[in-house]
Amino acid sequence: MSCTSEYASQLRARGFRMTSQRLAILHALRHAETHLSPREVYIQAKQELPGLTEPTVYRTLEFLAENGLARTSQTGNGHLRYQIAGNDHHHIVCRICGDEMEVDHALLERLYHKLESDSGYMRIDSHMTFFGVCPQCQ
Amino acid sequence: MSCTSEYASQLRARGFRMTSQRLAILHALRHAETHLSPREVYIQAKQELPGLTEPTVYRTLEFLAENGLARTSQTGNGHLRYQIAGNDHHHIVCRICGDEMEVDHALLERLYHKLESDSGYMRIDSHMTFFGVCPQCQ
DNA sequence: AAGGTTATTGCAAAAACTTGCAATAAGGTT
DNA sequence: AACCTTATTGCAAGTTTTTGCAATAACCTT
Ligand SMILES: [Mn+2]
Ligand SMILES: [Mn+2]
Ligand SMILES: [Zn+2]
Ligand SMILES: [Zn+2]
Repeated sequence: MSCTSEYASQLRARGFRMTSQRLAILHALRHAETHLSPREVYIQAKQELPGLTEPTVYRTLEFLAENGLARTSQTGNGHLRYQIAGNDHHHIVCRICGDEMEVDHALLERLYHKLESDSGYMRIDSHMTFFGVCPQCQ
Repeated sequence: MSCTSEYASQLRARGFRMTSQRLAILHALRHAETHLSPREVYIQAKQELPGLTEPTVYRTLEFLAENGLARTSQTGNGHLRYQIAGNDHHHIVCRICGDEMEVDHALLERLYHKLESDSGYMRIDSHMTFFGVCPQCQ
């Protein structure tokens, strides 16, 4: 839709191609305001592109994450979920009831700088999920 | 081995039971100095207890993590790995070469306090994995 | 607009992980 | 030491995720 050609040229510049599958999956991610599981992405995107298969969804999501168009997040049980890339943020999730809350990146800014200078690692991924116990469940 | 009875009573106190399967799996985790995948745990523990099955390994690892005897960590592709519970620490992993480095919890102490007071969440899990680009790969 | 290169997909099969349920055995009670 | 309760396991079957490879189609070049 909107940023379609933006995405396309971004990929082409790196020697990749824009495909109907990638577009359909990007649409699904853009329309969701939350994180989606690969299965949910598949269901959504298949409506736009009926021939779409699940292996392609898995591979595409991984590809989009590697290339900065999507971000991954971890659920408690270790399953990946995906979200369109946008402003930096993090999550804190209740390990009892699953309640989720967004955490602004500003809160981690200082830590990230310290991490970078201490470890020498750079470009640390800014989409973390912390697990704790929410106020209700305490 | 060493802390066997310690583990046993810890579980019994909560209405759970110590079993040969749980012991074999705890041994496997104790002897490993790194994180293990469920498959690796299965291979190791099966040597000590040949009848062990994979579903039991998955269920047991989840059980041990829930009860504080083991900790989980996420690999880049979202798969869970397990480690015996011990001193608090974190990891930073290179998303290019996979190189890994331990991060002391002291570095995150301040953040954790801020997170707790800002969000109201408590008992935030202290075993995070950050992804970045290591000095070599930059 | 046609042709060529090769990144990407679909298909089929494999591997990893999960679940339901009957059989087993831990560990408390008599 | 025998008995009971029920947490835990193994088995078999399901579901999810990954992989190899031949067919397809994006897009660069002519
Ligand atoms: Mn997010
Ligand atoms: Mn660790
Ligand atoms: Zn909660
Ligand atoms: Zn590296």
